[in-house]
Amino acid sequence: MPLWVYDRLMARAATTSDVFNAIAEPQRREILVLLRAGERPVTELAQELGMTQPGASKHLRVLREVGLVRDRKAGKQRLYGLDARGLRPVHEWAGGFERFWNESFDRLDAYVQDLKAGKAGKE
Amino acid sequence: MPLWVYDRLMARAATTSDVFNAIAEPQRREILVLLRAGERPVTELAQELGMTQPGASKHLRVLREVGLVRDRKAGKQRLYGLDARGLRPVHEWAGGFERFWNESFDRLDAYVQDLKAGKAGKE
DNA sequence: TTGACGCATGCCGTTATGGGTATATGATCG
DNA sequence: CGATCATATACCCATAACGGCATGCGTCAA
Repeated sequence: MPLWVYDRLMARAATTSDVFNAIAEPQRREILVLLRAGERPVTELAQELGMTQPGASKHLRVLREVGLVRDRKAGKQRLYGLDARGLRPVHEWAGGFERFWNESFDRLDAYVQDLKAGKAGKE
Repeated sequence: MPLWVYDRLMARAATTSDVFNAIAEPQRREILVLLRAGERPVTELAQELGMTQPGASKHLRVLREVGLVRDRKAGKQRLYGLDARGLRPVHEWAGGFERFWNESFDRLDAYVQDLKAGKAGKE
């Protein structure tokens, strides 16, 4: 749909195009958490999250389009289930920074040395 | 700044208020990756990412406001360095789904059983 | 078939976002 | 001080994002 045929202006990449963008929304993250407990129909999710049914549907659509959830028709309702495989890249990407938040750098740069020397490791 | 005192309309939480939102932007993720190699001045980052200096500055601002980078004055320039601690929650959040993408559920719901039975584990 | 239910979509309104260009601010140097 | 480099900001523009409401559509029950 968004063909990125802009002249010079562009806003943001569509949230439906990237898992990182999809999970940028707190409520969508909430949905994913809820779905860890199992499938759920839309209305139930909407209730649990305190949002309207259309609201839930829209978020679910985004999650579906990036592949984080799957839907299955179950009679009158539609059950949404988790497909967390798409979260693995996120986990790995963030994991790539692990040594940095542990502050055990194998390569200290001036910035860090500054911290240790000046502030005695504090903060 | 955003006090969320809307009447009935609201868009999305400001990107500067949430790490998940801050890293939703591909170029900002790129910046973080680059900074793993050490501090860098703005212009250098801009070059490496193929964006304008103001562009880089804006992204750095966002990253700074969510605490993912620190800046340090170095004479004429301003060196930006990584502070990856804020990425830990992201890593942990995504990690909370690990057993799901491994598909070794301790609690199979109808959805999953459906998959295994119907599609013989395929897909 | 007619309702009622469950969900998706469409439309509207407001804000956030991201990029560009021009410009203000800061610091350094001659 | 004046010129210059390094950044940050201020606008402006176009568009994506979110929420609310109304509505369309498929399904199931009476």
